Amino acid sequence: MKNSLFNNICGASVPGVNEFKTSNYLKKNQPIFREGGIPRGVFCINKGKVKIFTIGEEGKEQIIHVAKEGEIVGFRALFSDEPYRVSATTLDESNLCFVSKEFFFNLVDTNKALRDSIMKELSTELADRAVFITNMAQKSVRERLAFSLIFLDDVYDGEMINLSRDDLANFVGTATETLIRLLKEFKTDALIKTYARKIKLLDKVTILKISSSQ
Amino acid sequence: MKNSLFNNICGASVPGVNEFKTSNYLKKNQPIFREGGIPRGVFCINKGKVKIFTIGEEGKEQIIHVAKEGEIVGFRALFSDEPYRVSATTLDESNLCFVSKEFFFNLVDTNKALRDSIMKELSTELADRAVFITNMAQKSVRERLAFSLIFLDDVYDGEMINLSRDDLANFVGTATETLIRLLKEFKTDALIKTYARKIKLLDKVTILKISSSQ
DNA sequence: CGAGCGATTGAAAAGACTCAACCACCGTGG
DNA sequence: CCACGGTGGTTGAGTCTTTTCAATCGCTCG
Repeated sequence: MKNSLFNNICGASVPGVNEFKTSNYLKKNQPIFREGGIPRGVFCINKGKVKIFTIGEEGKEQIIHVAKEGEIVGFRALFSDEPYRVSATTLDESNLCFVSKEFFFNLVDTNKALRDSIMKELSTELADRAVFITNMAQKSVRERLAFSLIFLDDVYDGEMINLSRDDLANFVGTATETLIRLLKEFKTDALIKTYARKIKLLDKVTILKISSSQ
Repeated sequence: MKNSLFNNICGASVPGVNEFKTSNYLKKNQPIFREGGIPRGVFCINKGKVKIFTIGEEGKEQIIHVAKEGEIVGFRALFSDEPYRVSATTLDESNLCFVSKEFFFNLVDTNKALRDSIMKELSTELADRAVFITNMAQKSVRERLAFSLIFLDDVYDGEMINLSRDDLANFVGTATETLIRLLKEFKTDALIKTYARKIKLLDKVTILKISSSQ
């Protein structure tokens, strides 16, 4: 886990953390927090993947991010001192630990390095989201799918991408049917191979090319 | 100027700020910073509007935000310690002041209240962008236009919205022609009235309704 | 073994985009 | 003073992508 944020908050070396953190096992598709809920602390992902999403006006999910082992989720809402504006749900069996707001803020106030990491993290994500917005606005669904596959391949690291078609469509920002049709095209073009819902990338170079407009 | 960030950085009460800040007058459509450039400080907007945008693969601008008097721009890149990943350009004649990186960081390190405001600001914007992404992914252009008009009406406060059609299209995330056609529809529906490029909202209630699907 | 959900396919309709042309305004220079 | 060129705004028509709705398939789980 190279993520310094994680180590600075949940790592064994953080003084006192063991008395304060609680460990939770969660099954697949369990909510971690919900839009509108009151934040009481942060969650560190020890194992499993977590989707971060908003619910659009029509009730459709838009997945903003897929977080993996070593990431911290839910700290943004603590700073803005408002109810959650996004929701988080496990995608697999997961193991999270919870660190209370009080303990977290105490860390932040006393540890400049942690503060700097957090500022950096927030700023970087802000720029990432600017790119995300641009992709949504300007790229075709086909291009966005390619982009998403590259992103998810990284999140799933060695393993195959393992999301429901609905979740994948909600990440790409399209209808499930459209997603399936495009996956089929990618399959016939030998860019990917599917094993039930799992997806393996065969030709990352071409996929990357597609993701950057043609 | 109610924005505490601005007052804590550029306000007359900040000790030493007058020796460090430099004031700049900028004409319409002048670049403030550019994607890829190296950040050397932050800019406080005293007067005028500023667009923050990225350039997509095809060279098309996507406007992410329109900042107004009292806002600070360009501080995110300082924290992430990377080149700018967005660009900023004036939309009107503007008056900005520049505060150097060194002075800014000194303020941040010594002023907890400022730090808290910045964290809050970053976190809030992050959530705003999640909503922006969702809007892009799920709303029709018509709905996004309505949403954008409401947003811009607030930015332009008492005045009428005053953007080129291209800029407006790049904010909504559509082609200029589509934007113009929809504006026309809004005009025939008596939702807005235009005076050359300026736009006045006549029926905010209905526009708001359109912006939230339907 | 049947229910039910997720995945897939088909066909039609709608929304947006592209391209091309045209208009209107404005400042410039002959 | 007026023709000229340029830029930004507007309109039209055709095309293509994407969505929607409906139906079917196939598998898993009780």
